[in-house]
Amino acid sequence: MGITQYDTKDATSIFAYSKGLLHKSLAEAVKEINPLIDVNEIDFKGKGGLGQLVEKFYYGYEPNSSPLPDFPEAGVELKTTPLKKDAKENYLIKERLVCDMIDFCEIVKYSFEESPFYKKSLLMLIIFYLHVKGKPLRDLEFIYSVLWVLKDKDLVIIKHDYEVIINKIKQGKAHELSEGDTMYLAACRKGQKDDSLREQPFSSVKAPRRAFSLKPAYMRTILDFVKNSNSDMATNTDVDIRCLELVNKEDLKNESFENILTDRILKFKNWDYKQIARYFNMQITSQEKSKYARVVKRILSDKLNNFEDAEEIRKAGIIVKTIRVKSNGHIKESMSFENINYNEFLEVDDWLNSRWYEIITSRFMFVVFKEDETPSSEWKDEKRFVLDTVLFWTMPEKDIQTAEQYWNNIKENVISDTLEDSDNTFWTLADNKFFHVRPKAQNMFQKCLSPVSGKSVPKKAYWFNNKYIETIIGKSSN
DNA sequence: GCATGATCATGC
DNA sequence: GCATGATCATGC
Repeated sequence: MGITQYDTKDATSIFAYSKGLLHKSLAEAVKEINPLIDVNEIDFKGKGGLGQLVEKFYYGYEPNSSPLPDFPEAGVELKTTPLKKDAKENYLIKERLVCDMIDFCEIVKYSFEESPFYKKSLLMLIIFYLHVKGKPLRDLEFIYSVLWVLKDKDLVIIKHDYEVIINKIKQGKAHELSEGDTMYLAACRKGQKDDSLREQPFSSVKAPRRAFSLKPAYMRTILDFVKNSNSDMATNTDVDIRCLELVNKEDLKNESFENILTDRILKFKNWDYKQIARYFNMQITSQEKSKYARVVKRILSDKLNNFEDAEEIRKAGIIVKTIRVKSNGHIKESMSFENINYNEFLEVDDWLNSRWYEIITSRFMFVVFKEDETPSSEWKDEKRFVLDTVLFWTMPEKDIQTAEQYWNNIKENVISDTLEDSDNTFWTLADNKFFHVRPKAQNMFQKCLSPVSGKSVPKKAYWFNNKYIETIIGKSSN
């Protein structure tokens, strides 16, 4: 049995009351409070999410859409958010956390601290539940709850993100907003593409509807926190996961995260990888394929063995890639990303919740090395590239439409079970459409399983075409 | 020359 | 044992 009452003025009490939901469905939890209730009543005739059902039937108040938090006296906003399970039964974040709709014309009038987003989202009671396709909301199981405060350094970064978004609207570019513009807080798309166009204040171009959201990567760190803490009292007011940071809070108040990292990299401008490795006493051989990535990650942090563990990289989901440009200006190799998880295509309900969408709307940090043909005895036959530029990038909205077609093509092949080399209609490099699908494994004997037939099929990955990367680099140097 | 399939060294 | 961040090695 959970606690049967709570104090609407006290965040801790509201949080403690949420524990009565865990490992039960809403129907079960409500039945405990009120055995007489007909659980079929726990439903909405029209639209409305699980969060509103919890508010109405478990906490016992009528949901509102006011700019104040759900529990105004305690300053607590109640959020429910879905999890999914992987093949090993681990809980994973299913989607970003949508916090507050953006009204382009109104939002430009508010500073960060005055904004409805800030007032609502500073202190959130986040309740995680397991999503099951087709199951009624009232029957879904609650897994974890956490009282999450946006504080300290996260708040510095989120405030900067907010200002990036507002400034883009002020420049009349609301229609060009992208989740990849920012680090933790993102302007995510909301609603269907065609019927959701909205006015913006400084341009006559109508823009797709967007909402402030916390990125899936950021949510993943909240989930990790909850999993690793005492589940009876998970709140981040006292503990934090800030042991492995790239940049400290004080520096971020004076300079943006991206500028700080760029400065760090450009100290090594015109250095080759051997020089950088020697400077840091790293053992790197020329046959190691990830040697450029390793020296770059070493420059960014001298404390971390595993760069991907860095706090800001995890929370923002930043993708760091190195690029080598030949002396003729061309890029020889295409760029690979992770292996395609074919199972996802049968489960995902919305392309906006797909892994590929998350990848392409990530913030990218490209570190470019250019070929230097100055003769050198140390290099002999090995081509020498020197560190040249740093570029933060995200995919422009017009290319995202192509990325969606690419994703749909992969989906069609998964559903029709044409994943063998001889059968598939995957995009190839020769199609010249920005992206292609290509093998990626330790060797050809490493296979994965078709989710449709269970057959062994080759492991493939998402790839950017080398020519597409040339257009990215080309635009930045103009 | 370059598209495509195949693979490498590392680290956890 | 496998993901990662890539490049290598064919063959047309």
